[in-house]
Amino acid sequence: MSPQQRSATVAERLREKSGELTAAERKLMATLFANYPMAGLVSITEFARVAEVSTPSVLRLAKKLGFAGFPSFQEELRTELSAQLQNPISKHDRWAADAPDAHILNRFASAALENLSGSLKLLDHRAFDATVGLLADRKRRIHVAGGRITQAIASYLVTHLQMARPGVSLLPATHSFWPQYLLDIGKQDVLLMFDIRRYDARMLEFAASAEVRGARIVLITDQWISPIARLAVHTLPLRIEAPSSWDSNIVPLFVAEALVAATVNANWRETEARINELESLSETGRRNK
Amino acid sequence: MSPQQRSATVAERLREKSGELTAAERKLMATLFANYPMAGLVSITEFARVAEVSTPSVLRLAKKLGFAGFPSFQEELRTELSAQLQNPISKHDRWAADAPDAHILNRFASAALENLSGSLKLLDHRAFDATVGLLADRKRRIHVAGGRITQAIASYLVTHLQMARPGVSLLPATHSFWPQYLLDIGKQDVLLMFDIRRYDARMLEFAASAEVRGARIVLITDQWISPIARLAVHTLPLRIEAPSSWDSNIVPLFVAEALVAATVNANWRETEARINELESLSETGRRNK
DNA sequence: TACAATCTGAAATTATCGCTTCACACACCG
DNA sequence: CGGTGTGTGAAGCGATAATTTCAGATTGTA
Repeated sequence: MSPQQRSATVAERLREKSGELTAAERKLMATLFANYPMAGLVSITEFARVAEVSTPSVLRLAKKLGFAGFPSFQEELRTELSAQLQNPISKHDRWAADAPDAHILNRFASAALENLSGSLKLLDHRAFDATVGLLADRKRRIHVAGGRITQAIASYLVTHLQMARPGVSLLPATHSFWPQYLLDIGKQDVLLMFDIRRYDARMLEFAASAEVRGARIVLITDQWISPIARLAVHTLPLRIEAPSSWDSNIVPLFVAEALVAATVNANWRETEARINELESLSETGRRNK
Repeated sequence: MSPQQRSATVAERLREKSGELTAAERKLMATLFANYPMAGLVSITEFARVAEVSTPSVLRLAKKLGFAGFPSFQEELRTELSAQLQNPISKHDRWAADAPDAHILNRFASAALENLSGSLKLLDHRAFDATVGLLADRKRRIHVAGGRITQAIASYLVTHLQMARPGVSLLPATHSFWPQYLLDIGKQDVLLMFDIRRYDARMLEFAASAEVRGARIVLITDQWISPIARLAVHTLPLRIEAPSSWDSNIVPLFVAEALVAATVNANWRETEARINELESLSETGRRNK
């Protein structure tokens, strides 16, 4: 297909102008993309109501995109949809529109999908639930550890868990601090470790020391399973393959987020109070929103 | 509710009644089926004109099919189309074995999929490619910045980009270091920023300062689009909703990984050498441990 | 802090749509 | 040939949608 400048889709025009959109216009863009293009195929009044802006704002957006008015804008949406309905929709609609199937975004998306569904089949949801039970237990302190690559995921988990409950800390990246950190690990504490391929020998050593001190170890690892599993009370094996030089940590992040959400749910009363308190503390220095 | 409670599609109702349709109504039916259902999603006037009948005939047909009026008829067409356009993805085949559908893991998986496919529709793959072009350009230094939550994702990206190329650094989390960090940002440098909702005012300030110094800003944000978009040469909007108290950063991580993989591909020769060198250095380090 | 520029939505205005009415057309009968 | 029933669209009447106007709100700037 030849690159026709004039027949740019509404979606393309929107993306092109996305930098110069006002707040109300961005709301409209978000609303439209949330259900593209059906959301724009209602009356201007309805569209404005759904996006929670005024009708003039809709009109201004349509004009900014180069249309004579709202009807022209809608006509273009209808034409696009018509054209799209002619050819078999199937997967093109699903992934990045226009981009070739071989585009890295689509290849990565396929891999992520495979990893996610593969991991969910691989892991035992009872182990997950039991882990949540440990994380939600406020009598236990929580220590999170990650390797060179997974450190970022561990840090992300800690940031969120700290919002949900007290007594959460992250093992520093610097190995030389580990011995002194070990002193703070006591009986009944939980040590949640991320250890994926290229298993770090020092992580294993650390796990062994923590286990001796009575810590409960939970391991998040890959499908080949880190040797730390021998020491762990629960092991969550995941799939991490990616069309890249390195593994994908999307699923580990997924599990981290799910653990946080489940932990919050398990102990909503106390957590809610904590979150609200955090909110009010944050808003002290902030204005609106 | 309304008498037309049965869930028959407009097409089905039409075929059912096809025996008792008048001449004008058959013309309308033919017109609608010629481009179903788009032909019916225009104004009653236009629909009548295309079918070469009068507007009252359209109305009579709508009522004959059991609708209160033309708007109800059209609403039904829209609903059908919406349902048809829904991603076939939503019908995911049993995720975690045994676990109930309502289990947090499955709910999170659904949300992740929605976010992923939604983001890919929202994303402009040319903006992605252009960003890769910037990241792969070794004449430019790369600076990566993240907010309170996205800092971990930014850090993950930096860890990987540093393996792929020189001149990559992470903006420290501590705000007080930012002014001096700014000194290192020069013309042609790339500033890749993660800014998702609860947009950080200081991030915007920092972006503005960097832009003044001539940096090219690439923004990874959510579907509501951070105000930094005004300063950015490329903006990658993503969907981040999750069944949790906080947003999901799975898709931002996905994009980070895809950016790394694409950057590596874009410059394979040099990158390969660098990775090999890194490998040998790590081996040495391990033996000396 | 004041001023200018920009953004936003309430209200007023205009255009268009959806619907009703009704006269006419065309059958099929007695 | 009228009479009767059904189908059709022109014309017009609200009702709603689309657009314009304008004043207040917000934001950036000196």
